[in-house]
Amino acid sequence: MNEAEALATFGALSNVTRLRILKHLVKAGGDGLTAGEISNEVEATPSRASFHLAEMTKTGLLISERQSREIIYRVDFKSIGDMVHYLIHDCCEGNKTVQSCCNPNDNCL
Amino acid sequence: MNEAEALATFGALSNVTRLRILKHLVKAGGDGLTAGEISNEVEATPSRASFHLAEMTKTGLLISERQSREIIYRVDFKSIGDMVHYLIHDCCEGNKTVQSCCNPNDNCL
DNA sequence: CTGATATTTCAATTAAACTTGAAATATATA
DNA sequence: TATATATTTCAAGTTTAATTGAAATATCAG
Repeated sequence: MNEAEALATFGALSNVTRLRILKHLVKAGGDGLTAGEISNEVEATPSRASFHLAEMTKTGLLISERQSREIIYRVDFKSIGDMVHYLIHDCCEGNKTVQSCCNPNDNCL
Repeated sequence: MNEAEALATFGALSNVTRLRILKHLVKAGGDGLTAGEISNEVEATPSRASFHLAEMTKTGLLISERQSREIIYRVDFKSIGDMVHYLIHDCCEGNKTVQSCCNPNDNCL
Protein backbone atom coordinates (compact mmCIF):
# COMPACT_ATOMS: atom_id res chain seq x y z
CA MET A 1 0.00 0.00 0.00
CA ASN A 2 1.39 3.37 -1.04
CA GLU A 3 0.71 6.86 0.31
CA ALA A 4 -2.13 7.65 -2.10
CA GLU A 5 -3.92 4.40 -1.35
CA ALA A 6 -3.51 4.95 2.38
CA LEU A 7 -4.96 8.46 2.10
CA ALA A 8 -7.93 7.16 0.13
CA THR A 9 -8.55 4.41 2.67
CA PHE A 10 -8.35 6.78 5.64
CA GLY A 11 -10.72 9.08 3.78
CA ALA A 12 -13.11 6.23 3.13
CA LEU A 13 -13.33 5.54 6.86
CA SER A 14 -13.67 9.16 7.93
CA ASN A 15 -17.38 9.37 7.16
CA VAL A 16 -20.10 8.13 9.55
CA THR A 17 -22.24 6.52 6.91
CA ARG A 18 -19.30 4.62 5.48
CA LEU A 19 -17.97 3.56 8.88
CA ARG A 20 -21.42 2.20 9.76
CA ILE A 21 -21.69 0.41 6.44
CA LEU A 22 -18.38 -1.27 7.22
CA LYS A 23 -19.53 -2.39 10.67
CA HIS A 24 -22.80 -3.78 9.33
CA LEU A 25 -20.94 -5.70 6.66
CA VAL A 26 -18.46 -7.09 9.17
CA LYS A 27 -21.36 -8.34 11.28
CA ALA A 28 -23.05 -9.81 8.22
CA GLY A 29 -20.03 -12.05 7.67
CA GLY A 30 -19.25 -13.98 4.50
CA ASP A 31 -22.76 -13.72 3.07
CA GLY A 32 -22.50 -9.95 2.80
CA LEU A 33 -25.51 -7.68 2.36
CA THR A 34 -27.38 -6.32 -0.62
CA ALA A 35 -27.28 -2.62 -1.41
CA GLY A 36 -30.92 -2.39 -0.34
CA GLU A 37 -30.30 -4.04 3.02
CA ILE A 38 -27.36 -1.73 3.66
CA SER A 39 -29.42 1.28 2.63
CA ASN A 40 -32.08 0.27 5.19
CA GLU A 41 -29.68 -0.54 7.98
CA VAL A 42 -27.78 2.73 7.84
CA GLU A 43 -30.95 4.72 7.09
CA ALA A 44 -29.71 6.31 3.91
CA THR A 45 -31.58 6.76 0.64
CA PRO A 46 -30.63 4.19 -2.01
CA SER A 47 -28.73 6.79 -4.01
CA ARG A 48 -26.82 7.98 -1.00
CA ALA A 49 -25.94 4.43 0.07
CA SER A 50 -24.92 3.67 -3.50
CA PHE A 51 -22.61 6.68 -3.56
CA HIS A 52 -20.85 5.59 -0.38
CA LEU A 53 -20.71 1.94 -1.44
CA ALA A 54 -19.04 3.01 -4.69
CA GLU A 55 -16.58 5.11 -2.73
CA MET A 56 -15.67 2.18 -0.51
CA THR A 57 -15.41 -0.22 -3.43
CA LYS A 58 -13.12 2.18 -5.29
CA THR A 59 -10.67 2.22 -2.39
CA GLY A 60 -10.77 -1.58 -2.13
CA LEU A 61 -12.57 -1.77 1.21
CA LEU A 62 -15.51 -3.63 -0.33
CA ILE A 63 -16.09 -6.17 -3.05
CA SER A 64 -19.37 -6.27 -4.96
CA GLU A 65 -21.07 -9.03 -6.88
CA ARG A 66 -24.33 -8.92 -8.77
CA GLN A 67 -26.77 -11.68 -7.94
CA SER A 68 -29.69 -11.36 -10.31
CA ARG A 69 -31.35 -8.02 -9.50
CA GLU A 70 -29.44 -7.40 -6.31
CA ILE A 71 -25.86 -6.40 -5.71
CA ILE A 72 -24.13 -8.00 -2.79
CA TYR A 73 -21.36 -6.22 -0.93
CA ARG A 74 -18.75 -7.84 1.25
CA VAL A 75 -15.79 -6.53 3.26
CA ASP A 76 -12.35 -7.15 1.82
CA PHE A 77 -10.49 -7.64 5.05
CA LYS A 78 -7.18 -7.72 3.23
CA SER A 79 -7.52 -4.01 2.42
CA ILE A 80 -8.09 -3.20 6.07
CA GLY A 81 -5.15 -5.37 6.97
CA ASP A 82 -3.03 -3.42 4.50
CA MET A 83 -4.13 -0.23 6.19
CA VAL A 84 -3.23 -1.59 9.61
CA HIS A 85 0.12 -2.66 8.22
CA TYR A 86 0.69 0.78 6.72
CA LEU A 87 -0.21 2.50 9.97
CA ILE A 88 2.03 0.33 12.13
CA HIS A 89 5.00 -0.23 9.85
CA ASP A 90 5.11 2.66 7.39
CA CYS A 91 3.76 5.50 9.50
CA CYS A 92 4.91 4.43 12.92
CA GLU A 93 7.98 2.39 12.01
CA GLY A 94 6.89 -0.56 14.13
CA ASN A 95 6.41 1.46 17.30
CA LYS A 96 5.79 -0.93 20.21
CA THR A 97 2.99 1.10 21.80
CA VAL A 98 1.04 0.97 18.58
CA GLN A 99 1.77 -2.69 17.97
CA SER A 100 0.61 -3.65 21.44
CA CYS A 101 -2.92 -2.55 20.51
CA CYS A 102 -3.25 -5.42 18.05
CA ASN A 103 -3.79 -8.01 20.75
CA PRO A 104 -7.32 -8.80 21.91
CA ASN A 105 -6.41 -8.22 25.55
CA ASP A 106 -4.35 -5.09 25.24
CA ASN A 107 -4.59 -1.95 27.32
CA CYS A 108 -6.03 0.20 24.52
CA LEU A 109 -9.60 1.31 25.11
CA MET B 1 -12.14 5.22 21.56
CA ASN B 2 -15.71 5.86 20.40
CA GLU B 3 -17.15 6.30 16.93
CA ALA B 4 -16.78 10.09 16.84
CA GLU B 5 -13.15 9.94 17.92
CA ALA B 6 -12.41 7.25 15.38
CA LEU B 7 -13.98 9.33 12.60
CA ALA B 8 -11.94 12.36 13.62
CA THR B 9 -8.74 10.33 13.70
CA PHE B 10 -9.37 8.76 10.29
CA GLY B 11 -10.12 12.25 8.99
CA ALA B 12 -6.91 13.58 10.47
CA LEU B 13 -4.93 10.98 8.53
CA SER B 14 -6.78 11.41 5.25
CA ASN B 15 -4.85 14.51 4.21
CA VAL B 16 -1.40 14.40 2.55
CA THR B 17 0.06 17.26 4.52
CA ARG B 18 -1.04 15.76 7.81
CA LEU B 19 0.11 12.25 6.91
CA ARG B 20 3.53 13.62 6.00
CA ILE B 21 3.71 15.61 9.21
CA LEU B 22 3.04 12.41 11.10
CA LYS B 23 5.80 10.53 9.28
CA HIS B 24 8.33 13.30 9.85
CA LEU B 25 7.46 13.38 13.53
CA VAL B 26 7.76 9.62 13.84
CA LYS B 27 11.24 9.80 12.29
CA ALA B 28 12.18 12.65 14.59
CA GLY B 29 11.58 10.42 17.60
CA GLY B 30 11.22 11.55 21.20
CA ASP B 31 12.76 14.97 20.60
CA GLY B 32 9.92 15.96 18.28
CA LEU B 33 10.13 18.89 15.88
CA THR B 34 9.30 22.57 16.12
CA ALA B 35 6.43 24.03 14.11
CA GLY B 36 8.99 25.80 11.93
CA GLU B 37 10.94 22.64 11.19
CA ILE B 38 7.72 20.82 10.30
CA SER B 39 6.62 23.70 8.12
CA ASN B 40 9.93 23.47 6.23
CA GLU B 41 9.98 19.71 5.91
CA VAL B 42 6.49 19.40 4.46
CA GLU B 43 6.88 22.57 2.38
CA ALA B 44 3.85 24.34 3.75
CA THR B 45 3.52 27.98 4.79
CA PRO B 46 3.70 28.50 8.57
CA SER B 47 0.01 29.26 8.75
CA ARG B 48 -0.93 26.20 6.75
CA ALA B 49 1.31 23.96 8.85
CA SER B 50 -0.11 25.51 11.99
CA PHE B 51 -3.64 24.77 10.81
CA HIS B 52 -2.86 21.10 10.23
CA LEU B 53 -0.86 20.79 13.44
CA ALA B 54 -3.83 22.17 15.37
CA GLU B 55 -6.11 19.71 13.61
CA MET B 56 -3.88 16.81 14.57
CA THR B 57 -3.49 18.00 18.14
CA LYS B 58 -7.26 18.35 18.51
CA THR B 59 -7.75 14.70 17.58
CA GLY B 60 -5.04 13.60 19.99
CA LEU B 61 -2.54 12.48 17.36
CA LEU B 62 0.04 15.04 18.51
CA ILE B 63 1.14 16.66 21.72
CA SER B 64 2.58 20.15 21.77
CA GLU B 65 4.84 21.89 24.22
CA ARG B 66 6.14 25.42 24.13
CA GLN B 67 9.88 25.76 24.63
CA SER B 68 10.67 29.44 24.80
CA ARG B 69 9.78 30.90 21.41
CA GLU B 70 9.29 27.59 19.67
CA ILE B 71 6.54 25.04 19.93
CA ILE B 72 7.58 21.42 19.83
CA TYR B 73 5.30 18.74 18.48
CA ARG B 74 5.52 15.04 19.20
CA VAL B 75 3.51 12.01 18.14
CA ASP B 76 1.21 10.51 20.74
CA PHE B 77 1.58 6.89 19.76
CA LYS B 78 -1.14 5.88 22.17
CA SER B 79 -3.75 7.63 20.01
CA ILE B 80 -2.59 5.72 16.96
CA GLY B 81 -2.64 2.54 19.00
CA ASP B 82 -6.23 3.31 19.97
CA MET B 83 -7.07 3.72 16.31
CA VAL B 84 -5.44 0.40 15.45
CA HIS B 85 -7.36 -1.20 18.28
CA TYR B 86 -10.62 0.34 17.08
CA LEU B 87 -10.02 -0.85 13.54
CA ILE B 88 -9.16 -4.39 14.49
CA HIS B 89 -11.49 -5.00 17.40
CA ASP B 90 -14.45 -2.65 17.01
CA CYS B 91 -14.74 -2.43 13.24
CA CYS B 92 -13.46 -5.85 12.26
CA GLU B 93 -14.37 -7.85 15.37
CA GLY B 94 -10.90 -9.31 15.65
CA ASN B 95 -10.76 -10.65 12.12
CA LYS B 96 -7.68 -12.82 11.71
CA THR B 97 -6.70 -11.51 8.28
CA VAL B 98 -6.57 -7.99 9.67
CA GLN B 99 -4.77 -9.02 12.82
CA SER B 100 -2.10 -10.87 10.88
CA CYS B 101 -0.95 -7.54 9.41
CA CYS B 102 0.30 -6.37 12.80
CA ASN B 103 3.40 -8.54 12.68
CA PRO B 104 6.61 -7.12 11.19
CA ASN B 105 6.99 -10.08 8.83
CA ASP B 106 3.44 -10.47 7.64
CA ASN B 107 2.23 -10.94 4.07
CA CYS B 108 0.63 -7.48 3.86
CA LEU B 109 2.29 -5.14 1.40
C1' DC C 1 10.97 49.59 25.65
C1' DT C 2 12.15 48.31 20.81
C1' DG C 3 12.95 45.15 17.24
C1' DA C 4 13.41 40.42 15.74
C1' DT C 5 11.82 35.58 15.59
C1' DA C 6 8.34 31.86 16.06
C1' DT C 7 3.87 30.68 15.79
C1' DT C 8 -1.06 31.23 15.69
C1' DT C 9 -5.48 33.34 14.49
C1' DC C 10 -8.74 35.23 11.50
C1' DA C 11 -11.50 36.53 7.45
C1' DA C 12 -11.91 35.71 2.68
C1' DT C 13 -11.58 32.68 -0.97
C1' DT C 14 -11.22 28.28 -3.27
C1' DA C 15 -11.78 23.46 -3.48
C1' DA C 16 -13.61 19.09 -2.16
C1' DA C 17 -17.08 16.16 -0.18
C1' DC C 18 -21.86 15.14 0.61
C1' DT C 19 -26.89 15.15 -0.25
C1' DT C 20 -30.99 15.25 -3.00
C1' DG C 21 -34.21 13.81 -6.26
C1' DA C 22 -35.07 12.61 -10.93
C1' DA C 23 -33.75 9.80 -14.70
C1' DA C 24 -31.24 5.79 -16.43
C1' DT C 25 -29.78 0.88 -16.33
C1' DA C 26 -30.25 -4.01 -15.26
C1' DT C 27 -32.83 -7.89 -14.22
C1' DA C 28 -36.88 -10.49 -13.34
C1' DT C 29 -41.79 -11.85 -13.85
C1' DA C 30 -46.38 -11.87 -15.87
C1' DT D 1 -43.75 -6.85 -24.44
C1' DA D 2 -45.08 -4.39 -20.41
C1' DT D 3 -44.49 -3.71 -15.50
C1' DA D 4 -42.13 -3.99 -11.19
C1' DT D 5 -37.92 -4.21 -8.36
C1' DA D 6 -33.03 -3.17 -7.32
C1' DT D 7 -29.51 -0.27 -8.00
C1' DT D 8 -26.77 3.31 -10.08
C1' DT D 9 -25.83 7.71 -12.37
C1' DC D 10 -26.12 12.47 -12.96
C1' DA D 11 -26.71 17.45 -12.24
C1' DA D 12 -27.80 20.85 -8.84
C1' DG D 13 -27.44 22.57 -4.51
C1' DT D 14 -25.45 22.50 0.22
C1' DT D 15 -22.04 21.79 3.52
C1' DT D 16 -17.48 21.13 5.13
C1' DA D 17 -12.45 21.36 4.57
C1' DA D 18 -8.29 23.62 2.97
C1' DT D 19 -5.51 27.60 1.37
C1' DT D 20 -4.00 32.33 1.50
C1' DG D 21 -2.12 36.38 3.31
C1' DA D 22 -2.45 39.87 6.77
C1' DA D 23 -2.72 40.86 11.55
C1' DA D 24 -2.23 39.28 16.34
C1' DT D 25 0.25 36.93 20.18
C1' DA D 26 4.29 35.21 22.61
C1' DT D 27 9.01 35.17 23.71
C1' DC D 28 13.56 36.70 23.53
C1' DA D 29 17.75 39.82 23.04
C1' DG D 30 19.61 44.26 22.98
